[in-house]
Amino acid sequence: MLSNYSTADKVLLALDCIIFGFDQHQLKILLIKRDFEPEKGKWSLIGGFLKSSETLDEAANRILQHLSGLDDIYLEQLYTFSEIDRDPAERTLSTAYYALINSEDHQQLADGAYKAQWFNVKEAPVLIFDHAEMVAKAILRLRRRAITKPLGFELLPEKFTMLQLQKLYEAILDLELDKRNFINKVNALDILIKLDEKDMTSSRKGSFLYKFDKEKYDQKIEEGFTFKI
Amino acid sequence: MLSNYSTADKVLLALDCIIFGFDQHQLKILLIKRDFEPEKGKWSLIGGFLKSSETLDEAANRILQHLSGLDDIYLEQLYTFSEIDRDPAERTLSTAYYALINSEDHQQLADGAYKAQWFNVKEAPVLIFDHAEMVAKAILRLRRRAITKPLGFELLPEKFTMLQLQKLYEAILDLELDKRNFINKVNALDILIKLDEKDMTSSRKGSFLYKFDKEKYDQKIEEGFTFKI
DNA sequence: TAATTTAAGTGTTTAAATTACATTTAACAA
DNA sequence: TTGTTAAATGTAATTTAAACACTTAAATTA
Repeated sequence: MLSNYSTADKVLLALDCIIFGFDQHQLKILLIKRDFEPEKGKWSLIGGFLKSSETLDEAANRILQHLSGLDDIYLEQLYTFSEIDRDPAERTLSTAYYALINSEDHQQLADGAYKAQWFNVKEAPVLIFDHAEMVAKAILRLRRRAITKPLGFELLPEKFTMLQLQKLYEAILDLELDKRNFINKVNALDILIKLDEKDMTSSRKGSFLYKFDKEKYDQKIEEGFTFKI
Repeated sequence: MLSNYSTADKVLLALDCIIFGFDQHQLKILLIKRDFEPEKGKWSLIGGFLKSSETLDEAANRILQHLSGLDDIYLEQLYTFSEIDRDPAERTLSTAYYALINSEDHQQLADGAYKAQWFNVKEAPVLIFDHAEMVAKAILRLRRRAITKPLGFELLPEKFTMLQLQKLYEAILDLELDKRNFINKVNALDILIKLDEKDMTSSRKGSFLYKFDKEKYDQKIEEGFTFKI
């Protein structure tokens, strides 16, 4: 290691967010039309530059907050992209984060500071720079995480039906699941609260609503429980 | 996103490497005594600053190359650390990489450009800055990766015995494995070449040496094979 | 050269987890 | 009251993982 801090190069560090949402059947990402050069008018992830007074986590939260007014969003650092010419305007690195947005907050986001639009992950438009690579990596990461952490719940409203939960996992994992096996598995985890309420919009019989029991989950984790779906 | 590149802050970006090795029974990491301020004389990961003319992968390779003369080392980006005061000298971010070093190259490394020393991961000394956190994260990542990618082989000499392979996995996963079950599992993967040669140093009978069959592995991956140990 | 020593090499049985699969029930509508 | 629709439910079969102990090869020594 060279000992000299003062001779080391400084670089521009951007931060881009892959914002996931879920809308009944499909996993979505939120994109904006870039409103400045280069690549003005093209679809892009939501992003910004890191300030030297903040951490990356803080920058990610700031950017999401500015976009949406939303606090307390699930965020996870993904990877730092550093190809020399990834941004044609100037040498810029970018640390990608992914965020999981509760369906109830979708509208708030699309109406926020940017003309943002939700796209099915499978039907996303061409993106600027290396943003497509970021999205691909985020999907893989989400897929892996969702199996061993109850991340999914971040993407659902507070109250949800079993079928919604199943459809969500099917969308994340991009496969079909057997209804009975799925319910048996979820029930075996014993981290849901079954409410007395029913969602009557989908059928005559109505389907029971559930809530994620965070306290119970956290306690189980303490006791060495390993979530696995 | 603010449209103005020119008003954005630039930052110092360091790169630190968690270098893993394996020595018969224990998973090791390579550390150096830092030879400049701050924290001069304390144990540290091997690192350096990113140059604006190179990618992070290139910087990681350069730093390892300078340290060891070794090329073609397994490297993977881990995480970018950005706590404000992580380096007391100056606001510095650091992207951590981890590397897997073949036992045959161990000596070359310790004799290289630095007074480097191998430590059992369980008996590592106090490290500067947030390096302990980096190491902890690297171990978790390695553990997860080793289960679904044949990374382990990067840590072994070209020819190895089944027992060495088992001990390696035991060291990475930090648990004991059953000899017969392990061998059955590895044989079922069908990605090793059994040589006619024996290692006679460990017993009278001698134990057969094996090589990892990269071609076969790559071909199986193409065909949708999923490695799982 | 026969007997001893030492680690290597080898299969089977049991338990657990996963997968496949079809009928009944609740609520409303006709 | 009957029909319709999606919700709710359990078991058997298969696959995978875990537990477990004796035989063999080669060098050493008596």
